[in-house]
Amino acid sequence: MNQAPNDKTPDESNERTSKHFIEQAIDSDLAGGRFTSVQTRFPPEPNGYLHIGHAKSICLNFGLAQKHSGTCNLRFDDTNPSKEETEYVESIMEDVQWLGFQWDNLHYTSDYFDQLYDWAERLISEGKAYVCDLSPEDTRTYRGTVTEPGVNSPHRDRSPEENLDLFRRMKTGEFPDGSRTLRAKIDMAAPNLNLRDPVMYRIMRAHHHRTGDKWCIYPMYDWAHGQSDSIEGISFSVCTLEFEQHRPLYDWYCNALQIHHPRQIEFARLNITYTVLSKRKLLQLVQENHVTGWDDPRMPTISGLRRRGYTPEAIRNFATDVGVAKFNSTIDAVRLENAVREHLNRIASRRMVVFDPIKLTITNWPKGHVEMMQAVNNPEDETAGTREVPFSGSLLIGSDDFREEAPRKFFRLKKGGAVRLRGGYIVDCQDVVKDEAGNITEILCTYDPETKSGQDNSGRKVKGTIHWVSQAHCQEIDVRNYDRLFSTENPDQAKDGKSFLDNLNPDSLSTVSGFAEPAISGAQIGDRFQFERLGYYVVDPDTTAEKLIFNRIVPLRDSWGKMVAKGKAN
RNA sequence: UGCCCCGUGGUGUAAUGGUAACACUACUGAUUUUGGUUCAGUCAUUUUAGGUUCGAGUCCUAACGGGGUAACCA
Repeated sequence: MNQAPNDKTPDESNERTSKHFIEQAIDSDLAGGRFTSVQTRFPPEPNGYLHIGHAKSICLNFGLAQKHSGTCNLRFDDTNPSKEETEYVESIMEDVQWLGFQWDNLHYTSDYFDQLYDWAERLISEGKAYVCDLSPEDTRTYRGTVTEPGVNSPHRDRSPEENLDLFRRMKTGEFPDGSRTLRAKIDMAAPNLNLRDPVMYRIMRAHHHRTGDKWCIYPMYDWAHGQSDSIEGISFSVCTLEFEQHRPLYDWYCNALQIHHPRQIEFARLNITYTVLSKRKLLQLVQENHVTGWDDPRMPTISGLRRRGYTPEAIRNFATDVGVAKFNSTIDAVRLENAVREHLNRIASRRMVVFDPIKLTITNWPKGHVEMMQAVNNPEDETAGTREVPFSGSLLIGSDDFREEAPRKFFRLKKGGAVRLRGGYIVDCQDVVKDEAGNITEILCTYDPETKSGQDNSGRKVKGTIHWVSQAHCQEIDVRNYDRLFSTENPDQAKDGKSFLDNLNPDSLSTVSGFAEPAISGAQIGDRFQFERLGYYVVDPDTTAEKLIFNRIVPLRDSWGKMVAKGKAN
């Protein structure tokens, strides 16, 4: 398993000490000699964009191979040309690499169509498969129900010779779409419906994104997947829980063919509160324009998270953090947010940006004087260095940070109070200026020259520190504040007559102007910052030479906001 | 309704017959030139009932609860 050159390997410190059930199964198979090495694969169908749930599977499969010095392939499970497109193939490759993984081999199930066909003829010759003329509806009826056994197809006992002839003619296009199938001859009375003579091939004239019009018969998932695993020498075929009852069929095909027999192991797929992780629903959100596209920063897709500003490392940490088990669980959305906060706190450079500004004038500041302050880029990382921030007599602060009258627990600026301007001086508020309507238009302060940041020997202590920008030096930016796409914990849980779309959060996006310190200029698309005391933000690709556009990745934890919300801020 | 899988704090994940642990959340408190970060503390008789055993979260049986499954989708 190789590493993509553009990214680091998953953080070793994040590794769990105990082994989950798949690692335990691998250990025992290795010890017992069933396998001698670990080969895995990530097998997406190219019919949609990858999402955070796939990220869990990617981290699992590549991680398992990595841990055991094995290999992990990327294989596109492209057996249904009616749904699959090259656009999806490309996005999937990009997303896997962006997450920090590089596959050992790139394969397509369609590469194995010839081999699959040959194997099918072999099963026919051995009397283990037959051509069935039942219509799709009749096939369903004959299968029986969950409580009653099925009925044998009237074509079940055709001779191998006749089946071979029919199957070859299916291949050459002699029969119309849907008129015949090739089925495995197993047991129409099996309690597991997957074993009631499952369809192996259907006739379908559709243009395939790779094989073009070469084929008019296409293999079904069960017939293609395990055989592809086998061809690639996969040892552990890891998949999600809904394939559990397919395992007997997976095993049946490998046994019937007497080929290399991988072990299929199922785990629970990822669910997260306040989001949907179904390809169908994500597609619907895109097609019906509830979002701007697959990479809308509110989408749980890899491309959406990337544009939102999430880092590959944060996603990987999240994926290992949630664990692997067979229990159907739902992870709190806050854990994903915590993962990105944790990483960005370590790596994001700090900047000061003011929203909803109010003017603060320092009355005792020398007129026209500008002083360059040295501000620390990242208190968590000394190597991040410092930057210069201009301080002047005309500043802007957030109106949230000022109150004419305020409760005791309000640590910010109030009339008659003092506050530290981060990286600058302590200021005392003397007065406010109001317009005719009584709105505060300007805050009048004096600064204390003895309290310069970094060289304050005054001994003065103030409870609060707020951020600011110099009015004459700041730069206006656009900021897109994203919130959760859905307003309910489980969007799928909709009242009768309603759908998950009714649970969309109408306030998931709001755009505001911000006033940033000059050091923000030159920020490149994809650069991430912490706007001090507010949150983490990333430069969006919509940015132009004239204006920087930022996406809010995630806000900082806000214990003051929490107190206010609970009415404890007195 | 048949079959299969799964039930451990608010949410997840451990404990592999021998003291229920860790993370996140929540709540306390400390530190702090970000109400961020960091640090400390508090929060469970393992769904229920039987059984096996010196001893059961773990093994057996049943009930209850949750999920999957009846496509010529994957």
